[in-house]
Amino acid sequence: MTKRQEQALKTKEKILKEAAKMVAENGVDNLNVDALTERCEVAKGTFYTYFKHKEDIVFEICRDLFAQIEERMQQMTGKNIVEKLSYYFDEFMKEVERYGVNITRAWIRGVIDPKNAPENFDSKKWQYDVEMLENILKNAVKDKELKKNTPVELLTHIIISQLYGMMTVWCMSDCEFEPKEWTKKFCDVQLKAILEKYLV
Amino acid sequence: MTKRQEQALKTKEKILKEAAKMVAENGVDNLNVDALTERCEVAKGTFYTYFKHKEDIVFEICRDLFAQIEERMQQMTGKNIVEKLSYYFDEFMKEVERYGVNITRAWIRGVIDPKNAPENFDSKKWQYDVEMLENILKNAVKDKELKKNTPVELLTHIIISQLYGMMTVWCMSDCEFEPKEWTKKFCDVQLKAILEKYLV
Amino acid sequence: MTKRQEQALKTKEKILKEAAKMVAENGVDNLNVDALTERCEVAKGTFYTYFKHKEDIVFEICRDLFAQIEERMQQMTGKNIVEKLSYYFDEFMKEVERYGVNITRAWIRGVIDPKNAPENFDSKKWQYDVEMLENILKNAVKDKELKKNTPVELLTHIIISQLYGMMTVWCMSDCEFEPKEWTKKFCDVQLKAILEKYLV
Amino acid sequence: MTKRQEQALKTKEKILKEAAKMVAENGVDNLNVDALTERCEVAKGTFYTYFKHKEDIVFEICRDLFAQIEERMQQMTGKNIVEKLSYYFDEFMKEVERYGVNITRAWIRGVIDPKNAPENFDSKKWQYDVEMLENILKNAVKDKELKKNTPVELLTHIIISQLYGMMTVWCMSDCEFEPKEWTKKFCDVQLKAILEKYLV
DNA sequence: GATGAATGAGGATTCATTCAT
DNA sequence: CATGAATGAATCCTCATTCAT
Repeated sequence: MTKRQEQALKTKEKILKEAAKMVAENGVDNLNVDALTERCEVAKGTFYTYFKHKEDIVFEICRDLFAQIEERMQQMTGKNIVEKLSYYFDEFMKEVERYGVNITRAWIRGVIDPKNAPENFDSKKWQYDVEMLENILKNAVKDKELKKNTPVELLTHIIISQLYGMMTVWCMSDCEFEPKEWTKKFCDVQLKAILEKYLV
Repeated sequence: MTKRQEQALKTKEKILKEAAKMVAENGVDNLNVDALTERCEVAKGTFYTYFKHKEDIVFEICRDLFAQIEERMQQMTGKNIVEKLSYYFDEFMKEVERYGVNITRAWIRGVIDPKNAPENFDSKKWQYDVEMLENILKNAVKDKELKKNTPVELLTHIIISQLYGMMTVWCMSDCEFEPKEWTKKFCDVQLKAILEKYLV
Repeated sequence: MTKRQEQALKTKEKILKEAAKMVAENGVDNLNVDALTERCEVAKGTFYTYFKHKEDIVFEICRDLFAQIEERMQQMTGKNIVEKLSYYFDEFMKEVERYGVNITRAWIRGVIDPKNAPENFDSKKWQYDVEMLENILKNAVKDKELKKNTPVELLTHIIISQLYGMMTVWCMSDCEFEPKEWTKKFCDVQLKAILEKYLV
Repeated sequence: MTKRQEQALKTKEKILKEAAKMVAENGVDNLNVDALTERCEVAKGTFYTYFKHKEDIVFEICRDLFAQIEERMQQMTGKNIVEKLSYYFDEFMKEVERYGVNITRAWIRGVIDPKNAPENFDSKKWQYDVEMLENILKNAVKDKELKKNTPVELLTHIIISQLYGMMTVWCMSDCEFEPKEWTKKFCDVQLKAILEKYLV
């Protein structure tokens, strides 16, 4: 990577980071290119060297956010499936909390409406999470932690809707409760109940 | 009611109905006063005779939707708590499905962000549902269906987040699954598991 | 017409007139909505109550210009065909000169590229003139001024291309010559030559 | 010529050729440096190594087009003036047709507005053609084909406006007629009529 | 000569909302 | 109550051009 390319990457990251900050502060509806570029101390046009549409940056912010979750999931070896899922929930909500309600709101809004997705966001966004979870469960079946007849798809959707339900309610309640605490309760009470009959 | 008042009521309902139709067709983002009033064959100003802010109408649409659920809940006497909640879920999702994804999307978006609420929408919107559920559970305690030590608030939130999770995921997946079918599975599997230990 | 409608019409005409003036002064490329509305002392948005796109106003300006020519043509009774056409040319160029090169440039530019036409400009613009000329010639045939076998379409196109050629060259030369003087020469020399063999 | 210079020439020609293609395909309005350089697989900056302003390339394209006409005119020896002019018209329109409407539109647009000319395009563009025609006529006078009192300038302008009129109408009609066929009719009917009285 | 990141002037357009009639 | 002309804040986005590497 040449120095110029490095500089360019830095610029993009600066914009991305500042945008995330702004969304976190005031919500997506108040993110505007003018203010953003001004805060980044770059020209307005610079934004468009990196993002084709304003929308795109919101997606990248959210994708960044959830990409980090994915990364952490790699380090889940040596845990059983319930622990893994609990860990998944926990990390998910930790990250969500770290980024704040406004970004979570943006994420939900984006994810709710597939038609809003920018062109380069090829797959349906929600499948992003679905696939990850599905893989965790599939591997558990392969590793003989879960019975062969486990309805993987069904469970995936049940769990996903719990996860998104918590996020949605968290936003609705304007952070009235502690996500992590809730997650724990959810996992303790429900996860077991759901998985119990499929455990080997 | 004078004739004038009658006419006025008719006008308001026409606007409300047409707005609901438009949101259902194209989503909230594409609802605008110009097109709405044109379709209603009234002047643009007329809209503002009935709604102080454009936002208000979206809320009324959604409120209408969920008001109907509340109505039906009155007829739940003679059922036990699990049946009641199952019935609640079922009716809820039926109504949701009837109105369509776009209105559900509007609802989630509205509900997610308390700051978007119009002034005259005094309470936090999400408490709307919370309260109803809480009442169902409280009554169950009062009626000695549930133990006295039942953590009503906790259960309410768990159930609510399930409900919203399903709605959210339904929107995310662009109606890829049948809400009512899912509801049934949720109720059968989870609701029982959650409530079991509190049943008298 | 109510007073409000009258006022509205006045506003539109004011915008139209001022726009024509601005185009005349600085050319189409320098017509911008901001400056226009400021000069009209109306809000920027007012422009868009009357014109859906900026382009549209240019067309209206040009259409207005040539509509006036059409009007005058009504008063050509009692002249023979050569006189009529000479009169047509003459009036055409007079009007063109009156409006100035810049508007003529706008007209040619607009007319040259059918794809640029705004939606509400239904027919191909150039047919506007073609039809008028065609009618003049057809009537001359009907009135037995011209022979029955006169190739009306052919002549129409020859004459039209002369007319537009003069306009084009006038713009090219940046008004180096007198349109009316040229018109006269064209008519005297060519028109007769062209029509001669078809005269009854 | 060093290898570097050779390479440079190749690059310039590639840009020029691709630009011509792009104008022909989508019109001048859709020619932009970004897309052009991308198609040429060179950096955006490279464009500016060869062209000071974007406009310049359009002029070069058009100049190229008409330069070829000039070349062919050299081979007109041994023809009389009417034949020469007919040949000129014919070749002109052939070339025009070969390049297509969009480039012709670009040419007219460019030529119509002298203020648009790039700085290094010193003379008024339309004089380009004027001079060539004028020379043909002057030579005819010198060669005693035309009378001494022939109003060369006048005739030049008449002929030029015919030529441009045909081009303009061709663009207006979106290629509805065959340029060459028309040219023939024009020449047969009008050219003779115009020149007749000046022939020796 | 070639590169491509950065620039920033420039302009169009939308639409909720008001208010005089 | 109904009207609809007028408002103007709010922003996005394009793209020719420069210049340090």
